[in-house]
Amino acid sequence: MSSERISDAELTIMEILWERAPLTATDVAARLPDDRDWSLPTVKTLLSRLLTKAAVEHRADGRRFLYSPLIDREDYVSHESKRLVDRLFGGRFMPLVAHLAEQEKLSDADISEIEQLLREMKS
Amino acid sequence: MSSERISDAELTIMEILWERAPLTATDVAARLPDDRDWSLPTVKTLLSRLLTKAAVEHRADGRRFLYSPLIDREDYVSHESKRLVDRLFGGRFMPLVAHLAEQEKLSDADISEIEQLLREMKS
DNA sequence: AAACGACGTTTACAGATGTAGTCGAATCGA
DNA sequence: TCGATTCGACTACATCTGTAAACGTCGTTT
Repeated sequence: MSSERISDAELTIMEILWERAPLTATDVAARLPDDRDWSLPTVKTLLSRLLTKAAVEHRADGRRFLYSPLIDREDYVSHESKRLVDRLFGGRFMPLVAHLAEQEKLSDADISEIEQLLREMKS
Repeated sequence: MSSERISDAELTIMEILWERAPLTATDVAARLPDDRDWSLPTVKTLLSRLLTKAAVEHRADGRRFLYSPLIDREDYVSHESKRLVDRLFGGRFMPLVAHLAEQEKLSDADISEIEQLLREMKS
């Protein structure tokens, strides 16, 4: 519910914490993807913004802090998916799926995989 | 390609122009959705920002301008959808479908529809 | 004990965004 | 023709975002 928007840069940090937590700020910086070569101060700024947005929490460990995500990746993904669908597809998910399926060059293997998945989903 | 991001507020304007164009700034303001009750100056600012982003163009009509979209809604939708899939699903279509299916955002009817779509795509 | 290093906090600053006011030119109504 | 209205252009300003430097503190090394 904490519907403060998480920015692109902040999302990079969240992804790291979703993969493994708790981490110190330095640990997070060490795990940045190659295309995000930020300085430690930058990482700290982002972490503190995420704190005020209540997207992460921290717990003291001696003199440093260990950060952990407070929001669930699943929830975030759902929220953002819904946001896109609301903005661009009148709130309906099907058109998004149809659109992507049309755009994407799906291999026959991909298609079979999805069909398999759908078969399992269908109750 | 004009990959300047279109903001939320700007998108509101684009939607109006995608529905009908060309329109004057005043016309656009008159067609704002109820939840976007902006002043005329605001609409004009957004239009001029869209102009510099090359998302719309204008043509003089006497003393006013008639605005028309320069980018296609389809292209924009594709671009944004791809962006979401890249950001949240590692660029892969399958996890998105899986996520939606798990969240039960897709009804059985939707699933059947997707299956149909996939069958048609399989060459 | 002094210097150094690691941390978190505070401050900075440019660009994007949301939202709108002001101003000068042109037009329309009387 | 003269004031009122209409336009676009320019300016404004607070907030958010990306990115980082400066500062103060506390623990560590010599």
